[in-house]
Amino acid sequence: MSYDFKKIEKKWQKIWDDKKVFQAENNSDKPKFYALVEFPYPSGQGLHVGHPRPYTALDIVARKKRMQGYNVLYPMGWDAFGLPTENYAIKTGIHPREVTKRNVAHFKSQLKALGYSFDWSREINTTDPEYYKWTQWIFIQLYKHGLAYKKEFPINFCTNCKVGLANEEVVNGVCEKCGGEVVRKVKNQWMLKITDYAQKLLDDLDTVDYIERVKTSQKNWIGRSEGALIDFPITGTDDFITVYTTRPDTIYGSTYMVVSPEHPIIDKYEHRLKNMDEIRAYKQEAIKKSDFERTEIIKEKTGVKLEGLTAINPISKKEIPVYTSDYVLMTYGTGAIMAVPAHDQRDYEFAKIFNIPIVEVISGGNIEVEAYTDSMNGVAINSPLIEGLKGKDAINHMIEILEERGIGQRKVNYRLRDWVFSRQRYWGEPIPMVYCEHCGWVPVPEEELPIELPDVENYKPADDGESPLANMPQWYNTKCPVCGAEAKRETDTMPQWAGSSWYYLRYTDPDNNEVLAGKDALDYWMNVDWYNGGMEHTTLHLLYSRFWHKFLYDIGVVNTPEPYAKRTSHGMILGDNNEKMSKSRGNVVNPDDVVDEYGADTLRTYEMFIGDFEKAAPWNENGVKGCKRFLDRVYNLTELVADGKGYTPELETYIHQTIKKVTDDIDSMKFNTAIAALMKLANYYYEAKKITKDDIRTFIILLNPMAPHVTEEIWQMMGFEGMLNETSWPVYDISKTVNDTIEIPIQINGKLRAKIVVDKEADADELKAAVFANDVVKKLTDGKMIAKQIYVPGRVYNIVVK
RNA sequence: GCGGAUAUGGCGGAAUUGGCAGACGCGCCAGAUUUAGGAUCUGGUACUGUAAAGUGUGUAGGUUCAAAUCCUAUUAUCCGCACCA
Repeated sequence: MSYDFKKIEKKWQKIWDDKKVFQAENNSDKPKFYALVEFPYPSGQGLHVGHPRPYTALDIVARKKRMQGYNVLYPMGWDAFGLPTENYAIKTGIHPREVTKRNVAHFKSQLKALGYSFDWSREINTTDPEYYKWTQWIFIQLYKHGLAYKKEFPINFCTNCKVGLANEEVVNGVCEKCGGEVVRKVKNQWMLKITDYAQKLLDDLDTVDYIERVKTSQKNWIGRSEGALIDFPITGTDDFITVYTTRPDTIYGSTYMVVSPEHPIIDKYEHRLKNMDEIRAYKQEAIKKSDFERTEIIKEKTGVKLEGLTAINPISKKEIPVYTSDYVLMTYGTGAIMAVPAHDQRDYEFAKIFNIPIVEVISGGNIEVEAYTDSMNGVAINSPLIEGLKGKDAINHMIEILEERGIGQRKVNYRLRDWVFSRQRYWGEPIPMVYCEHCGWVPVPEEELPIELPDVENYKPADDGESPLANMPQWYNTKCPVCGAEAKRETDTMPQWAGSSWYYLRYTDPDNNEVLAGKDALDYWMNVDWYNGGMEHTTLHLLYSRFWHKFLYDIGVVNTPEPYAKRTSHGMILGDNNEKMSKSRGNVVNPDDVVDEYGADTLRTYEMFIGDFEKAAPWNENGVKGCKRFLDRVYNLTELVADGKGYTPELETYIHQTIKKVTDDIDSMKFNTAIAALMKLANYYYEAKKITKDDIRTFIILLNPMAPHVTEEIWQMMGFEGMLNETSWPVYDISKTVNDTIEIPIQINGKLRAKIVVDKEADADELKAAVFANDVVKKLTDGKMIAKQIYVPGRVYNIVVK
């Protein structure tokens, strides 16, 4: 018989709501537990079948923790600023605020239908002025501490969205959001100095419990490298070109230099350059290309020699030519390199094309064929000052020499660049700054926050790429907060990353009007104990929010140096054809349909049972049916309930094992095997054709975090006291997880040949006797020499015969 | 190119971390029930073989009493970064 999930699920959702059973207390004697999932962007499409996977996972954790006596905060909100809403507004003329309101209402009803134990009294929305007031406040603090600045910056500009993009938002040379062509354009942009925090962001990864691949991607993004700055004198001047290198030990092999096409040295020595036309043409060509195009053409190196300009290798004292080439980027290091063709593959290719001498200075490779780039094993040759030294010794020794002679210094570099924080868009937080002719950039006084978004006629950015706000003099004209003169507001808005960089703080105290969150609330709740989110956010969102948190820590707003104690990541749910779900592939599953046909408990259970939580897994309708069948079987267990205790010792062991298994598996995110263990136990009861009242009680508590509605219903049917979600999580007795007898497999020469059952207390002699009493063992060892016997207690008995 | 991950039945996936490979679910086969379909229940199901037995965790070697698990080489797929000096 199938249970009536439609009735049951609605019923319990209402009871939980009415009784506010999942509200977290800001004052409690219980230990706290803060579980967090990434809040969704409320898109017009509604909930995707991928959303419930992480939400259910941490809902399971949260529900179990509550039953284990924790005061649990499991909040939800809306990351609602963003382009799709704005684009929709452009298309339809409906105000983004209105669109957001509708989408949020839709999302919320969908989430409620899944029975999550969110504390809805703490719901937040990044587009709410009471919320973004504090986003703006943080920006002002950043500005006051010198971490926000405006700068002419060549940015990636999407020709379709007409908006500047962060490097991170350009994917494969096109706009991540719309796929439009991206070109480089110089604009005056607000920047955040995340690079000041590069080392801290790197170091403190050692203090947090993030899954390894997340840590790795954070490290790669920060991209620390150690090396040296070296000055190469320009022939016939007192001037020099400074390069950055990680391999100062190869300096004797530097037979030419390359500067980026944007390097200022070109304009500076324009008068000396004999082929300026050629250089200028090359430069034009390079600047026009986006970063992607420049880096995509890996096939052949191009470049132009700076005729009339040479440099002196400061160690070998040789005069060397200088080239410009787009394989050197202005945005990394100094925008100039000392090229060592023998030991860098890019330089090698370039040197081959331009017929530049290749001088081997590290032995061990074959430079006739390719550059030898191993920095650890080769020995320095043709390098009088460091001859014979190896690896780090050679590098350090050379840096010491450079420093002694005043021509270079040790230097750490990071790939991380400052965060382009401006967007020329409407649907974002206005940047709370005012420009005054006399005072320059001045932050809005804090008591005037929030600076609210005005209503505009048209959401479309101007063709010159300025924000729609730039068409609103009545909004941007204001008085300078310092001198009172006529002044203009900043019309750029913040990127979508802003609101999500601190939202987890607001949940601790969502209604506070005085501060972004009260000190007591922060002291009590921080850090987030467990944060789960998608792999796509493990570099940017995570890095940005750690940066903001560290800044807030430094100015005394929060009391912990890191926001998230633990970070995990879930795999994607793919279509049934094993491809990413998308409309164009026609493999999209709508969670509403699943809830409607099978119920929320089934959807939750299925998404947890689908496979390894961290890996992608394809949707399978039959798998959903299997989970529905399981829940029906659980419901129908009520018909097998018999009175009395009547545990067999075997069954008692089984139950304790299952409690242990489910408890441990939830903590380690192995939800699939936790459910498998419960399925197995249910099968066992069906085989026995009976279940005691105590057993069914334990069973439904264990299943409750995954399938909260049907278990709550069974609880009530069975007449157990109170509500299931308010009862205690079962505790296992470790001594009862072991059977009285154990089965030992016997291997002969490593092959399984027999199994024997012995008492768990049996000593070595008893065991040995039992092993050799076995017929198969007798047969196979009779008349043979026993060379060795290995007994792994409780595991295996292996006999080696000859 | 660099970095990371993965590879196990027809499918999704288990395997106490070196100790019985294939738990659990799907699918499939057979039986029961049903007017039939569906649903449900019971049993079976890695491969070869009637069987005895043998083979088997991408491929090839190795270490070990014992390898999906460790080592070496190699292939494929996916993801991230991508001329980072």
